[in-house]
Amino acid sequence: MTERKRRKPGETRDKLMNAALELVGKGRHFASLGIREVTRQAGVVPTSFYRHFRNMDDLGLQLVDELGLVLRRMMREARANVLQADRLMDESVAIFISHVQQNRSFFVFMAQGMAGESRAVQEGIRSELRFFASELGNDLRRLRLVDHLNDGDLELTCDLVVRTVAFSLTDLIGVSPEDDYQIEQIRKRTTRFLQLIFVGAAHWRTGEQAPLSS
Amino acid sequence: MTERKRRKPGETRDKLMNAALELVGKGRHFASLGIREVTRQAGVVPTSFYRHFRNMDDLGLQLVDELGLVLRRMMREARANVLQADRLMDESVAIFISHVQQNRSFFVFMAQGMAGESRAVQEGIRSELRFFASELGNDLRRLRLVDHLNDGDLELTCDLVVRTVAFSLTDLIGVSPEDDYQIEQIRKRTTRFLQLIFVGAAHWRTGEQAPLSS
DNA sequence: GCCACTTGTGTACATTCGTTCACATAACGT
DNA sequence: ACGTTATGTGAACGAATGTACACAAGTGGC
Repeated sequence: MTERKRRKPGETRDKLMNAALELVGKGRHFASLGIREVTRQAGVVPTSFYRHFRNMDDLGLQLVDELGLVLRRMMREARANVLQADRLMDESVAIFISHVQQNRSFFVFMAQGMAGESRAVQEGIRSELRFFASELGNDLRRLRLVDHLNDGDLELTCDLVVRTVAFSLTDLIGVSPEDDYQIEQIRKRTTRFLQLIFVGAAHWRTGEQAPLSS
Repeated sequence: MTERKRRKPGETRDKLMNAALELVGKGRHFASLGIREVTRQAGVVPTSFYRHFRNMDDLGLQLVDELGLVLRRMMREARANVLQADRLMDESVAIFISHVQQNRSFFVFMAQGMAGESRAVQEGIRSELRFFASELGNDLRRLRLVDHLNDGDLELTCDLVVRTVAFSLTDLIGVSPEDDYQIEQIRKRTTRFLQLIFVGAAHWRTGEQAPLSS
């Protein structure tokens, strides 16, 4: 075999992964899914599962890989759309929320996996978040927005930003995808969180901070 | 019945809830636990389960209630030990981590439940976090540490603090409870997160923030 | 054209599951 | 003391589960 070998456009492997995502999107937790359940949702006989995955954890790991692609797409779009720095946070949060809406099941899976059953999936997602924070740091450096921060403090700030956005996932998956009002509230709140963090970063000086003294 | 009626010191109800927690602490995800599995772990016959819970979701809800007690104990200890304001964040994070170590399963359950299967459990945990943030706001007001913030901005800050600490749960449950070095790293990092947030709060002015301008 | 291999299917089996029912026993109100 | 209620037990069921094996069908290389 040389390269692509997908014999049919609708591969069973993709059908199974999509089936798992659909179930997760319908409110089920990934850890509670069974092999038979997934194959049933995919319209495939249970035995086919083993042609592509060793067990459900394996499927979860491959879902994490696809999740990585989704996140990279989102990052690319963010970089393309954030032209002027003064709208950086507004735009970024909006793009994030838009992608969550568009790929809801993927992000629900991500939120579940962070405290999930499989240690490997956990580590995979955390690795994606680390990568995201690292790229964010590069971008901020390139835009010359954080010249007063050393590398360690920049990394700290970006990590906190990524965590804050990731946590807002738990808000987003708690409201109906059509509840535009609630989603707008979450968007505004998340943006304000980031503003608060960046105000902190702007006044941050390496070394001991005089705590709580304004 | 008037008040206490526990016929035996080891009630079956507690045995079941503890059994579920033990399984969660052993790495299992709550959403994947079955009734038989829990009763087996508790050393009880499966039928006994229905004497106390209607289903697993019900047990989860009652676990959330107990989790509330754990959190309130932690809050009380924090209030008692944080005497001088200059060590506020250090002490609070240390107390948090100590309680997580002490009640590991409970907090793993909490981390799982945030993106869990049962909407009711999700809402219960979020409600606990809201309460926690609200109490934190009261304390900061009482200590006169945030006089320059209006109520809305104080609430915003406290929410972000609680989220940040809650997110560090996913770090804590990812390392072995005996890995003191890693835990110390998490403690220091979480503390620095909070310092960053409070530096932001100290320089926060209501209304539009000039983003990223130092 | 043929052979090796990947992929999908059907059947099958032992386990486990959730849930029900009838029955025992201990606790409490009165 | 007695009856009512709460709590625990055992056996049993139908259904669902994970996994194995044998077989069909399509594919690529030669």
